[in-house]
Amino acid sequence: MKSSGPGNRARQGVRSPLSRADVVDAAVRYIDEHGLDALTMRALAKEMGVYPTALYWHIGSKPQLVVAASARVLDGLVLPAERGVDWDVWLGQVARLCRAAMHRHPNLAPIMGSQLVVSTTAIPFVERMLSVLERAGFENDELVDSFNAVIGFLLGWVTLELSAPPVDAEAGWQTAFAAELREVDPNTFPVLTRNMTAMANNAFLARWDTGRDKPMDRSFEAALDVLIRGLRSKAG
Amino acid sequence: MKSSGPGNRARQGVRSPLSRADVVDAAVRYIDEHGLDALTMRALAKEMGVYPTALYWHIGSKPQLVVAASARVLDGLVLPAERGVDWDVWLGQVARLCRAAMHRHPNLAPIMGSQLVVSTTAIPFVERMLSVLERAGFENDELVDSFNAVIGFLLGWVTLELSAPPVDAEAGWQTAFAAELREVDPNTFPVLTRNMTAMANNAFLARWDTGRDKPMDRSFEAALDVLIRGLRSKAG
DNA sequence: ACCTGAACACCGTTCAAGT
DNA sequence: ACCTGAACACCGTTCAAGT
Repeated sequence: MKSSGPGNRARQGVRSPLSRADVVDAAVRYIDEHGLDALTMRALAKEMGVYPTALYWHIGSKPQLVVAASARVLDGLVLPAERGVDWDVWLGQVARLCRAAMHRHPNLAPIMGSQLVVSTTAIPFVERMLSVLERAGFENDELVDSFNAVIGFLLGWVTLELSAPPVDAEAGWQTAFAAELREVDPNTFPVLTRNMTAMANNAFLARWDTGRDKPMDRSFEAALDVLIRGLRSKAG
Repeated sequence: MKSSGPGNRARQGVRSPLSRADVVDAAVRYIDEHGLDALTMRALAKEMGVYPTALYWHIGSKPQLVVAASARVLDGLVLPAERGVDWDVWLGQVARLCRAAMHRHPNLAPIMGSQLVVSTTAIPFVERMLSVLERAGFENDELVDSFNAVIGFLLGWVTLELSAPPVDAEAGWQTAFAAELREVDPNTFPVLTRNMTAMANNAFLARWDTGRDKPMDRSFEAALDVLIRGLRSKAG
């Protein structure tokens, strides 16, 4: 499954020219497999059987390659039909689809959550979402605000879920943190102490496993329910 | 205000030893001023009037330094008193405080949103938040879920708000993107077209200015309202 | 304990040159 | 148009040596 030496390209008789899409695709695969920090122009070039500097002709720079790769995550997302389905149901389905797509590329989530994406490929998605929110009863500024509430919640929450420890965290810090949590003073932190088994490794700021390894399914469904209830209350 | 040559330390007669906190503080200031990408062990060392390798004795590695710096953002946040104030009011106040703190360090927001923070300094914050949510009527798993809904919304939404374009984006891409938006087909994208003036540069996926330069105050208040309404509906 | 100074193994990117 | 190959100006980090 892995390429070596001159790379996959050399295997084919004709060495068809690289395209921009080829490079971005390869970058997505490389990041999925080795992580964002491991992505190097030189490493990616080797993987593609090409000189590092050849990539620049297609993608301009490494930051531009990374945002192009992150834009791929929500690309090709096929949204469910709207006809005959209530707006809140549709919203829930789309939210789960987006989250699933992000979970498929967890190493790209930090980019999606922190880089201002500027791609017109998202426009069909925006249109669908707007039309559904309009159907829910929002218009003008309130339409914009509810749109931002949905997108901000969706991308933001899942980005946080998928956040990972720093690359070089020393071995065993998880057990150390777990121990620190367990020894918290019950007098100064009574509520936390009382709910420690429910909280430990299940709540933001009190967990040590990533959402990659330990998906927060139940909490996501609950947060989604909060969002939809809030929208319903505001629209009604 | 800026140091040069041997740095600030040399000015004092005694060259008191560096502390870990000194390095982290300097890193926060450096990132605030020059951006996350500009942070370099070598540059920071020069700023502090010290050899690059001296920093390693205190902070271990650059990733560890960066997460330590990001943890500083919500440190020293003084939460309002709970006594005599309704849970939803308190939640709103805290949310605005957190957002304000993140806006004070926008270059650190991407780290807060995407790095799994593992610091016990957040525990007092967790306790306060839990006790307020308990007062709102949540317990056990539902307490954990509502906590995650709040934190995920708060950190996630603001991280997305503060997201910035890639460092090397070519000049004038904003106007290009604005033009692309304006020329969208009204037949295939009727809702977007109808709401274009309200959406353009105001909605996620359809803006070109960062929340740094163009804070999304109104949308944040609306999203916060959605969150609180949703929690109220679920708790009641 | 804390810092210097040299050294290692990398980076991203530019640019002239090839085809 | 697309890629090679060399070269430049950096990086983070290790480690022996100093005090």
